[in-house]
Amino acid sequence: MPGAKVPQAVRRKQILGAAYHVAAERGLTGTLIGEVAARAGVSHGLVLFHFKSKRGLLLALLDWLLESTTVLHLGPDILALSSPFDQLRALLRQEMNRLSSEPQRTRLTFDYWSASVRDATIRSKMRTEFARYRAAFRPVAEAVIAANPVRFRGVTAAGLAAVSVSFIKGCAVQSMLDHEHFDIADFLVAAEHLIQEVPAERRRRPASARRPVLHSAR
Amino acid sequence: MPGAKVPQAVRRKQILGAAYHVAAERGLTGTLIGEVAARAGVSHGLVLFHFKSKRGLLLALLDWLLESTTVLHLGPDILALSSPFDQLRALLRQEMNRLSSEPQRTRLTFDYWSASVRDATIRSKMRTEFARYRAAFRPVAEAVIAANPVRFRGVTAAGLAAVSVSFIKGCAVQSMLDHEHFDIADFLVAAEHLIQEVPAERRRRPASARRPVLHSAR
DNA sequence: AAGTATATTGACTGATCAGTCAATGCACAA
DNA sequence: TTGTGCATTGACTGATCAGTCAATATACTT
Repeated sequence: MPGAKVPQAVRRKQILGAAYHVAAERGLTGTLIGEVAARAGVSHGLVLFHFKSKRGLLLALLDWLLESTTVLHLGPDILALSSPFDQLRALLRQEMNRLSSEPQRTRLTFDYWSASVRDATIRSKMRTEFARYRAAFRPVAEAVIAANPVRFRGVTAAGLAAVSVSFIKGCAVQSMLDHEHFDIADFLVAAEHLIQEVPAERRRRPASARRPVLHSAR
Repeated sequence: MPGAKVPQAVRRKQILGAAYHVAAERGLTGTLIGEVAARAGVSHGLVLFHFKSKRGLLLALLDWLLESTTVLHLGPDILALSSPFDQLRALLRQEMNRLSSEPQRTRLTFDYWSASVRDATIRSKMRTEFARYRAAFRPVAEAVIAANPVRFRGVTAAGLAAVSVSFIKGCAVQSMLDHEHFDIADFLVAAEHLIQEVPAERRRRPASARRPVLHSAR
Protein backbone atom coordinates (compact mmCIF):
# COMPACT_ATOMS: atom_id res chain seq x y z
CA MET A 1 0.00 0.00 0.00
CA PRO A 2 1.94 2.97 -1.34
CA GLY A 3 2.22 5.98 0.96
CA ALA A 4 1.49 9.62 0.36
CA LYS A 5 3.14 11.37 -2.51
CA VAL A 6 5.76 14.01 -1.99
CA PRO A 7 7.32 16.40 -4.51
CA GLN A 8 10.34 14.93 -6.27
CA ALA A 9 12.83 17.51 -5.06
CA VAL A 10 11.79 17.02 -1.45
CA ARG A 11 12.03 13.24 -1.66
CA ARG A 12 15.42 13.40 -3.23
CA LYS A 13 16.75 15.66 -0.53
CA GLN A 14 15.26 13.45 2.13
CA ILE A 15 16.93 10.40 0.67
CA LEU A 16 20.23 12.18 0.14
CA GLY A 17 20.19 13.30 3.74
CA ALA A 18 19.80 9.71 4.83
CA ALA A 19 22.48 8.58 2.38
CA TYR A 20 24.85 11.17 3.78
CA HIS A 21 24.69 9.72 7.25
CA VAL A 22 24.83 6.13 6.15
CA ALA A 23 27.75 6.75 3.82
CA ALA A 24 29.67 8.66 6.47
CA GLU A 25 29.21 5.75 8.85
CA ARG A 26 29.66 2.78 6.56
CA GLY A 27 31.75 4.12 3.72
CA LEU A 28 30.80 4.30 0.08
CA THR A 29 30.92 0.61 -0.74
CA GLY A 30 29.36 -0.19 2.60
CA THR A 31 26.38 1.99 1.86
CA LEU A 32 23.40 -0.30 1.36
CA ILE A 33 20.35 0.94 -0.45
CA GLY A 34 18.19 -0.84 2.06
CA GLU A 35 19.79 1.01 4.93
CA VAL A 36 19.45 4.36 3.24
CA ALA A 37 15.82 3.61 2.52
CA ALA A 38 15.14 2.58 6.10
CA ARG A 39 16.80 5.70 7.43
CA ALA A 40 14.78 7.86 5.07
CA GLY A 41 11.61 6.01 6.00
CA VAL A 42 10.85 4.87 2.48
CA SER A 43 11.07 1.63 0.62
CA HIS A 44 14.10 0.11 -1.00
CA GLY A 45 12.43 0.40 -4.37
CA LEU A 46 11.79 4.10 -4.05
CA VAL A 47 15.44 4.91 -3.67
CA LEU A 48 16.16 3.11 -6.92
CA PHE A 49 13.18 4.82 -8.52
CA HIS A 50 14.62 8.25 -7.76
CA PHE A 51 18.30 7.55 -8.34
CA LYS A 52 18.19 4.71 -10.81
CA SER A 53 21.14 2.81 -9.32
CA LYS A 54 23.45 2.73 -6.36
CA ARG A 55 26.07 4.47 -8.39
CA GLY A 56 23.54 7.14 -9.32
CA LEU A 57 22.80 7.68 -5.66
CA LEU A 58 26.46 8.01 -4.75
CA LEU A 59 27.14 10.43 -7.59
CA ALA A 60 24.16 12.55 -6.57
CA LEU A 61 25.43 12.44 -3.01
CA LEU A 62 28.80 13.71 -4.14
CA ASP A 63 27.18 16.59 -6.03
CA TRP A 64 25.13 17.41 -2.99
CA LEU A 65 28.20 17.24 -0.79
CA LEU A 66 30.21 19.57 -2.98
CA GLU A 67 27.39 22.02 -3.53
CA SER A 68 26.67 22.23 0.17
CA THR A 69 30.31 22.99 0.89
CA THR A 70 30.56 26.70 1.30
CA VAL A 71 33.58 27.06 -0.86
CA LEU A 72 36.38 28.76 0.86
CA HIS A 73 34.99 32.19 1.29
CA LEU A 74 37.07 35.30 1.69
CA GLY A 75 34.69 37.14 3.93
CA PRO A 76 34.92 40.90 4.42
CA ASP A 77 36.72 40.29 7.69
CA ILE A 78 39.53 38.53 5.89
CA LEU A 79 39.68 40.97 3.00
CA ALA A 80 39.99 43.76 5.53
CA LEU A 81 43.34 42.46 6.68
CA SER A 82 46.04 44.57 5.20
CA SER A 83 48.81 42.06 4.72
CA PRO A 84 48.27 39.20 2.29
CA PHE A 85 50.31 37.08 4.68
CA ASP A 86 47.71 37.69 7.32
CA GLN A 87 45.00 36.88 4.84
CA LEU A 88 46.56 33.58 3.96
CA ARG A 89 46.96 32.70 7.61
CA ALA A 90 43.35 33.58 8.29
CA LEU A 91 42.26 31.32 5.46
CA LEU A 92 44.24 28.39 6.80
CA ARG A 93 42.82 28.90 10.23
CA GLN A 94 39.30 29.09 8.90
CA GLU A 95 39.62 25.92 6.86
CA MET A 96 41.10 23.96 9.71
CA ASN A 97 38.27 24.97 11.96
CA ARG A 98 35.80 23.63 9.42
CA LEU A 99 37.82 20.47 9.32
CA SER A 100 37.40 19.65 12.96
CA SER A 101 33.84 20.93 13.23
CA GLU A 102 32.54 18.69 10.45
CA PRO A 103 34.21 15.32 10.92
CA GLN A 104 31.49 13.40 9.09
CA ARG A 105 31.98 15.42 5.96
CA THR A 106 35.72 14.96 6.19
CA ARG A 107 35.33 11.22 6.51
CA LEU A 108 33.09 11.03 3.50
CA THR A 109 35.56 13.11 1.55
CA PHE A 110 38.25 10.52 2.15
CA ASP A 111 36.00 7.90 0.69
CA TYR A 112 35.47 9.92 -2.42
CA TRP A 113 39.18 10.48 -2.71
CA SER A 114 39.90 6.82 -2.86
CA ALA A 115 36.91 6.24 -5.10
CA SER A 116 38.46 8.82 -7.43
CA VAL A 117 41.31 6.48 -8.08
CA ARG A 118 39.13 4.08 -10.04
CA ASP A 119 36.04 6.01 -11.04
CA ALA A 120 36.60 8.61 -13.75
CA THR A 121 33.32 10.42 -13.10
CA ILE A 122 34.02 10.87 -9.42
CA ARG A 123 37.58 11.82 -10.19
CA SER A 124 36.41 14.51 -12.55
CA LYS A 125 34.08 16.00 -9.97
CA MET A 126 36.75 15.99 -7.32
CA ARG A 127 39.23 17.50 -9.71
CA THR A 128 36.87 20.40 -10.36
CA GLU A 129 36.42 20.84 -6.66
CA PHE A 130 40.14 21.02 -6.05
CA ALA A 131 40.53 23.47 -8.90
CA ARG A 132 37.90 25.69 -7.29
CA TYR A 133 39.74 25.37 -4.04
CA ARG A 134 43.03 26.43 -5.52
CA ALA A 135 41.36 29.21 -7.46
CA ALA A 136 40.06 30.62 -4.21
CA PHE A 137 43.57 30.72 -2.81
CA ARG A 138 45.04 32.18 -5.91
CA PRO A 139 44.45 35.92 -5.49
CA VAL A 140 45.91 35.78 -2.01
CA ALA A 141 48.87 33.80 -3.30
CA GLU A 142 49.42 36.39 -5.99
CA ALA A 143 49.36 39.18 -3.45
CA VAL A 144 51.83 37.34 -1.24
CA ILE A 145 54.23 36.91 -4.12
CA ALA A 146 53.80 40.49 -5.30
CA ALA A 147 54.44 41.76 -1.80
CA ASN A 148 57.77 39.99 -1.67
CA PRO A 149 59.10 39.45 -5.17
CA VAL A 150 62.62 38.87 -3.97
CA ARG A 151 61.81 36.06 -1.61
CA PHE A 152 59.40 34.41 -4.02
CA ARG A 153 61.26 34.84 -7.23
CA GLY A 154 60.39 31.96 -9.52
CA VAL A 155 57.35 30.92 -7.50
CA THR A 156 54.07 30.80 -9.40
CA ALA A 157 50.74 31.75 -7.90
CA ALA A 158 49.41 28.35 -8.94
CA GLY A 159 52.22 26.64 -7.10
CA LEU A 160 51.72 28.61 -3.95
CA ALA A 161 47.97 28.04 -4.05
CA ALA A 162 48.58 24.32 -4.43
CA VAL A 163 50.89 24.34 -1.45
CA SER A 164 48.25 26.14 0.59
CA VAL A 165 45.72 23.49 -0.32
CA SER A 166 48.20 20.80 0.64
CA PHE A 167 48.55 22.37 4.06
CA ILE A 168 44.87 21.84 4.63
CA LYS A 169 44.49 18.41 3.09
CA GLY A 170 47.69 17.16 4.65
CA CYS A 171 46.56 18.38 8.01
CA ALA A 172 43.20 16.71 7.50
CA VAL A 173 44.78 13.34 6.83
CA GLN A 174 47.06 13.44 9.81
CA SER A 175 44.49 14.72 12.24
CA MET A 176 42.03 12.09 11.05
CA LEU A 177 44.51 9.31 11.71
CA ASP A 178 45.69 10.56 15.05
CA HIS A 179 42.82 12.53 16.42
CA GLU A 180 44.09 12.09 19.98
CA HIS A 181 47.66 13.23 19.65
CA PHE A 182 48.00 15.19 16.47
CA ASP A 183 48.36 18.82 17.46
CA ILE A 184 46.58 21.05 14.99
CA ALA A 185 47.67 24.19 16.82
CA ASP A 186 51.33 23.23 16.49
CA PHE A 187 50.77 22.47 12.85
CA LEU A 188 49.13 25.81 12.28
CA VAL A 189 51.89 27.72 14.03
CA ALA A 190 54.53 26.00 11.94
CA ALA A 191 52.60 26.65 8.73
CA GLU A 192 52.06 30.26 9.66
CA HIS A 193 55.72 30.84 10.36
CA LEU A 194 56.64 29.39 7.01
CA ILE A 195 54.42 31.86 5.21
CA GLN A 196 55.19 34.79 7.40
CA GLU A 197 57.04 37.80 6.14
CA VAL A 198 60.68 38.37 6.91
CA PRO A 199 61.16 38.17 10.68
CA ALA A 200 59.75 41.25 12.30
CA GLU A 201 62.63 41.63 14.74
CA ARG A 202 65.04 42.61 12.04
CA ARG A 203 63.15 45.78 11.39
CA ARG A 204 61.22 46.75 14.48
CA ARG A 205 63.46 45.93 17.39
CA PRO A 206 66.64 47.72 18.36
CA ALA A 207 69.85 45.89 17.60
CA SER A 208 70.49 45.10 21.25
CA ALA A 209 67.40 42.88 21.46
CA ARG A 210 67.97 41.03 18.23
CA ARG A 211 69.32 37.71 19.33
CA PRO A 212 67.91 36.38 22.56
CA VAL A 213 70.07 33.50 23.71
CA LEU A 214 67.76 30.51 23.29
CA HIS A 215 70.15 28.17 21.61
CA SER A 216 73.87 28.07 21.27
CA ALA A 217 74.94 29.78 18.12
CA ARG A 218 75.70 26.48 16.36
CA MET B 1 43.92 -33.11 -6.93
CA PRO B 2 46.09 -30.90 -4.72
CA GLY B 3 49.28 -29.54 -6.24
CA ALA B 4 52.85 -29.56 -5.02
CA LYS B 5 53.58 -28.17 -1.61
CA VAL B 6 55.52 -24.98 -1.16
CA PRO B 7 57.02 -23.48 2.00
CA GLN B 8 54.54 -21.31 3.89
CA ALA B 9 56.55 -18.12 3.67
CA VAL B 10 56.92 -18.46 -0.07
CA ARG B 11 53.23 -19.12 -0.65
CA ARG B 12 52.25 -16.18 1.48
CA LYS B 13 54.51 -13.84 -0.44
CA GLN B 14 53.23 -15.20 -3.70
CA ILE B 15 49.64 -14.58 -2.66
CA LEU B 16 50.41 -11.15 -1.23
CA GLY B 17 52.07 -10.18 -4.47
CA ALA B 18 48.92 -11.12 -6.33
CA ALA B 19 46.76 -9.33 -3.77
CA TYR B 20 48.84 -6.22 -4.17
CA HIS B 21 48.07 -5.95 -7.84
CA VAL B 22 44.44 -6.86 -7.52
CA ALA B 23 43.89 -4.41 -4.66
CA ALA B 24 45.66 -1.61 -6.49
CA GLU B 25 43.40 -2.19 -9.47
CA ARG B 26 40.09 -2.90 -7.82
CA GLY B 27 40.34 -1.21 -4.46
CA LEU B 28 40.18 -2.85 -1.06
CA THR B 29 36.50 -3.72 -1.01
CA GLY B 30 36.68 -4.67 -4.66
CA THR B 31 39.40 -7.19 -3.99
CA LEU B 32 37.91 -10.64 -4.48
CA ILE B 33 39.58 -13.65 -3.00
CA GLY B 34 38.84 -15.55 -6.14
CA GLU B 35 40.65 -13.03 -8.25
CA VAL B 36 43.66 -12.97 -5.98
CA ALA B 37 43.76 -16.75 -6.04
CA ALA B 38 43.53 -16.85 -9.83
CA ARG B 39 46.30 -14.30 -10.18
CA ALA B 40 48.48 -16.25 -7.79
CA GLY B 41 47.69 -19.49 -9.61
CA VAL B 42 46.25 -21.20 -6.58
CA SER B 43 42.77 -22.12 -5.42
CA HIS B 44 40.29 -19.91 -3.67
CA GLY B 45 40.45 -22.13 -0.64
CA LEU B 46 44.19 -21.88 -0.28
CA VAL B 47 44.09 -18.12 0.13
CA LEU B 48 41.67 -18.55 3.01
CA PHE B 49 43.80 -21.34 4.41
CA HIS B 50 46.82 -19.06 4.64
CA PHE B 51 45.12 -15.82 5.65
CA LYS B 52 42.03 -17.08 7.44
CA SER B 53 39.72 -14.38 6.10
CA LYS B 54 39.53 -11.56 3.61
CA ARG B 55 40.19 -9.10 6.37
CA GLY B 56 43.22 -11.13 7.40
CA LEU B 57 44.52 -10.94 3.87
CA LEU B 58 44.03 -7.18 3.66
CA LEU B 59 45.71 -6.60 7.01
CA ALA B 60 48.65 -8.75 5.97
CA LEU B 61 48.79 -6.81 2.73
CA LEU B 62 48.97 -3.56 4.65
CA ASP B 63 51.80 -4.87 6.79
CA TRP B 64 53.61 -6.00 3.71
CA LEU B 65 53.02 -2.66 2.05
CA LEU B 66 54.37 -0.70 4.99
CA GLU B 67 57.33 -2.96 5.55
CA SER B 68 58.33 -2.82 1.93
CA THR B 69 58.23 0.97 1.97
CA THR B 70 61.76 2.11 2.41
CA VAL B 71 60.95 4.62 5.05
CA LEU B 72 62.19 8.03 4.21
CA HIS B 73 65.87 7.54 4.30
CA LEU B 74 68.37 10.28 4.92
CA GLY B 75 71.09 8.87 2.77
CA PRO B 76 74.68 10.02 3.11
CA ASP B 77 74.20 12.32 0.13
CA ILE B 78 71.50 14.22 1.96
CA LEU B 79 73.31 14.28 5.27
CA ALA B 80 76.31 15.73 3.48
CA LEU B 81 74.41 18.90 2.67
CA SER B 82 75.52 21.59 5.00
CA SER B 83 72.32 23.56 5.38
CA PRO B 84 69.33 21.91 7.04
CA PHE B 85 67.18 23.90 4.62
CA ASP B 86 68.86 22.14 1.76
CA GLN B 87 68.38 18.83 3.53
CA LEU B 88 64.68 19.42 3.93
CA ARG B 89 64.37 20.39 0.33
CA ALA B 90 66.22 17.30 -0.76
CA LEU B 91 63.89 15.14 1.29
CA LEU B 92 60.80 16.67 -0.29
CA ARG B 93 62.24 16.15 -3.72
CA GLN B 94 63.09 12.56 -2.98
CA GLU B 95 59.65 11.74 -1.64
CA MET B 96 57.87 13.32 -4.54
CA ASN B 97 59.92 11.32 -6.96
CA ARG B 98 58.87 8.16 -5.19
CA LEU B 99 55.31 9.34 -5.42
CA SER B 100 55.24 9.53 -9.18
CA SER B 101 57.40 6.49 -9.74
CA GLU B 102 55.16 4.17 -7.75
CA PRO B 103 51.59 5.11 -8.66
CA GLN B 104 50.15 1.73 -7.72
CA ARG B 105 51.44 1.99 -4.21
CA THR B 106 50.08 5.50 -3.92
CA ARG B 107 46.65 4.36 -5.08
CA LEU B 108 46.57 1.55 -2.59
CA THR B 109 47.59 3.95 0.13
CA PHE B 110 44.53 6.08 -0.54
CA ASP B 111 42.37 3.04 -0.05
CA TYR B 112 43.93 2.31 3.28
CA TRP B 113 43.46 5.92 4.29
CA SER B 114 39.76 5.77 3.80
CA ALA B 115 39.60 2.32 5.34
CA SER B 116 41.28 3.88 8.38
CA VAL B 117 38.22 5.94 8.98
CA ARG B 118 36.17 2.93 10.02
CA ASP B 119 38.65 0.19 10.88
CA ALA B 120 40.54 0.72 14.12
CA THR B 121 43.21 -1.86 13.34
CA ILE B 122 44.04 -0.33 10.00
CA ARG B 123 43.92 3.12 11.52
CA SER B 124 46.40 2.10 14.16
CA LYS B 125 48.84 0.74 11.61
CA MET B 126 48.57 3.85 9.50
CA ARG B 127 49.00 6.04 12.52
CA THR B 128 52.25 4.29 13.36
CA GLU B 129 53.40 4.72 9.81
CA PHE B 130 52.72 8.45 9.87
CA ALA B 131 54.48 8.75 13.20
CA ARG B 132 57.53 7.07 11.69
CA TYR B 133 57.30 9.43 8.79
CA ARG B 134 57.23 12.49 10.97
CA ALA B 135 59.97 11.10 13.15
CA ALA B 136 62.20 10.84 10.12
CA PHE B 137 61.63 14.51 9.36
CA ARG B 138 62.12 15.59 12.90
CA PRO B 139 65.90 15.92 13.18
CA VAL B 140 65.97 18.02 10.05
CA ALA B 141 63.12 20.12 11.36
CA GLU B 142 65.00 20.66 14.60
CA ALA B 143 68.09 21.75 12.73
CA VAL B 144 66.08 24.16 10.62
CA ILE B 145 64.57 25.74 13.71
CA ALA B 146 67.88 25.86 15.55
CA ALA B 147 69.51 27.49 12.56
CA ASN B 148 67.02 30.30 12.62
CA PRO B 149 65.54 30.69 16.10
CA VAL B 150 64.29 34.19 15.42
CA ARG B 151 62.23 33.30 12.39
CA PHE B 152 60.90 30.12 13.94
CA ARG B 153 60.28 31.30 17.45
CA GLY B 154 57.36 29.36 18.88
CA VAL B 155 57.52 26.69 16.20
CA THR B 156 57.92 23.12 17.45
CA ALA B 157 59.93 20.47 15.65
CA ALA B 158 56.86 18.25 15.71
CA GLY B 159 54.81 20.95 14.05
CA LEU B 160 57.34 21.56 11.34
CA ALA B 161 57.74 17.84 10.70
CA ALA B 162 53.97 17.53 10.38
CA VAL B 163 53.89 20.36 7.90
CA SER B 164 56.62 18.68 5.88
CA VAL B 165 54.59 15.51 5.77
CA SER B 166 51.55 17.47 4.70
CA PHE B 167 53.51 18.88 1.77
CA ILE B 168 54.04 15.39 0.53
CA LYS B 169 50.62 13.95 1.22
CA GLY B 170 48.86 17.05 -0.02
CA CYS B 171 50.88 16.95 -3.19
CA ALA B 172 50.05 13.27 -3.60
CA VAL B 173 46.33 13.90 -3.40
CA GLN B 174 46.34 16.72 -5.88
CA SER B 175 48.60 15.06 -8.36
CA MET B 176 46.53 11.89 -8.18
CA LEU B 177 43.34 13.79 -8.98
CA ASP B 178 44.80 15.87 -11.75
CA HIS B 179 47.64 13.87 -13.11
CA GLU B 180 47.49 15.73 -16.42
CA HIS B 181 47.60 19.33 -15.29
CA PHE B 182 48.89 19.40 -11.75
CA ASP B 183 52.40 20.74 -11.88
CA ILE B 184 54.57 19.02 -9.32
CA ALA B 185 57.58 21.13 -10.25
CA ASP B 186 55.68 24.34 -9.53
CA PHE B 187 54.50 22.87 -6.29
CA LEU B 188 58.00 21.91 -5.29
CA VAL B 189 59.41 25.33 -6.13
CA ALA B 190 56.76 27.04 -4.03
CA ALA B 191 57.32 24.67 -1.12
CA GLU B 192 61.08 25.13 -1.33
CA HIS B 193 60.78 28.88 -1.28
CA LEU B 194 58.62 28.74 1.78
CA ILE B 195 61.24 26.78 3.66
CA GLN B 196 64.20 28.63 2.32
CA GLU B 197 66.36 30.74 4.52
CA VAL B 198 65.93 34.48 4.73
CA PRO B 199 66.38 35.91 1.24
CA ALA B 200 69.99 35.71 0.26
CA GLU B 201 70.07 39.19 -1.27
CA ARG B 202 69.78 40.91 2.07
CA ARG B 203 73.09 39.63 3.22
CA ARG B 204 75.23 38.87 0.24
CA ARG B 205 74.52 41.73 -2.08
CA PRO B 206 75.69 45.29 -1.68
CA ALA B 207 73.08 47.76 -0.46
CA SER B 208 72.73 49.32 -3.88
CA ALA B 209 71.31 46.10 -5.37
CA ARG B 210 68.92 45.29 -2.58
CA ARG B 211 65.58 46.20 -4.06
CA PRO B 212 65.24 45.42 -7.71
CA VAL B 213 62.25 47.38 -9.00
CA LEU B 214 59.86 44.67 -10.11
CA HIS B 215 56.69 46.01 -8.62
CA SER B 216 55.64 49.31 -7.24
CA ALA B 217 56.32 49.64 -3.57
CA ARG B 218 52.86 48.27 -2.65
C1' DA C 1 56.72 -49.35 4.04
C1' DA C 2 53.67 -47.48 6.88
C1' DG C 3 52.19 -43.57 9.30
C1' DT C 4 51.48 -38.76 10.36
C1' DA C 5 50.91 -34.03 9.65
C1' DT C 6 49.64 -30.58 6.65
C1' DA C 7 49.14 -28.08 2.22
C1' DT C 8 45.85 -27.99 -1.45
C1' DT C 9 41.72 -28.56 -3.96
C1' DG C 10 36.94 -27.89 -5.61
C1' DA C 11 32.35 -28.42 -4.62
C1' DC C 12 29.03 -26.63 -1.65
C1' DT C 13 26.41 -23.34 1.38
C1' DG C 14 24.27 -19.53 3.15
C1' DA C 15 23.91 -14.87 3.27
C1' DT C 16 23.73 -10.64 1.17
C1' DC C 17 22.27 -7.24 -2.15
C1' DA C 18 21.26 -4.48 -6.37
C1' DG C 19 18.01 -4.20 -9.48
C1' DT C 20 13.12 -5.57 -11.66
C1' DC C 21 8.28 -5.51 -11.84
C1' DA C 22 3.42 -6.03 -11.27
C1' DA C 23 0.19 -4.25 -8.24
C1' DT C 24 -1.65 -0.33 -5.85
C1' DG C 25 -2.74 4.01 -4.22
C1' DC C 26 -2.57 9.14 -4.79
C1' DA C 27 -3.17 13.66 -7.17
C1' DC C 28 -4.91 16.08 -10.60
C1' DA C 29 -7.35 16.99 -15.06
C1' DA C 30 -11.26 16.55 -18.00
C1' DT D 1 -17.02 10.57 -12.01
C1' DT D 2 -13.80 8.65 -14.70
C1' DG D 3 -9.38 8.61 -16.39
C1' DT D 4 -4.44 9.33 -16.74
C1' DG D 5 0.08 9.65 -15.06
C1' DC D 6 3.16 8.86 -11.69
C1' DA D 7 5.01 7.89 -6.98
C1' DT D 8 5.36 4.01 -3.97
C1' DT D 9 5.47 -0.53 -2.35
C1' DG D 10 7.09 -5.21 -1.37
C1' DA D 11 7.91 -9.53 -3.14
C1' DC D 12 10.93 -11.70 -6.13
C1' DT D 13 15.25 -12.81 -8.80
C1' DG D 14 19.70 -13.63 -10.07
C1' DA D 15 24.22 -12.97 -9.22
C1' DT D 16 27.95 -12.66 -6.35
C1' DC D 17 31.02 -13.99 -2.69
C1' DA D 18 33.22 -15.25 1.77
C1' DG D 19 33.82 -18.95 4.28
C1' DT D 20 33.42 -24.35 5.28
C1' DC D 21 34.68 -28.98 4.62
C1' DA D 22 35.60 -33.61 3.18
C1' DA D 23 38.66 -35.67 0.10
C1' DT D 24 43.30 -36.12 -1.50
C1' DA D 25 48.04 -35.50 -2.66
C1' DT D 26 52.54 -34.43 -0.80
C1' DA D 27 56.45 -34.37 2.25
C1' DC D 28 58.56 -35.89 6.14
C1' DT D 29 59.36 -39.26 9.99
C1' DT D 30 60.29 -43.81 11.78
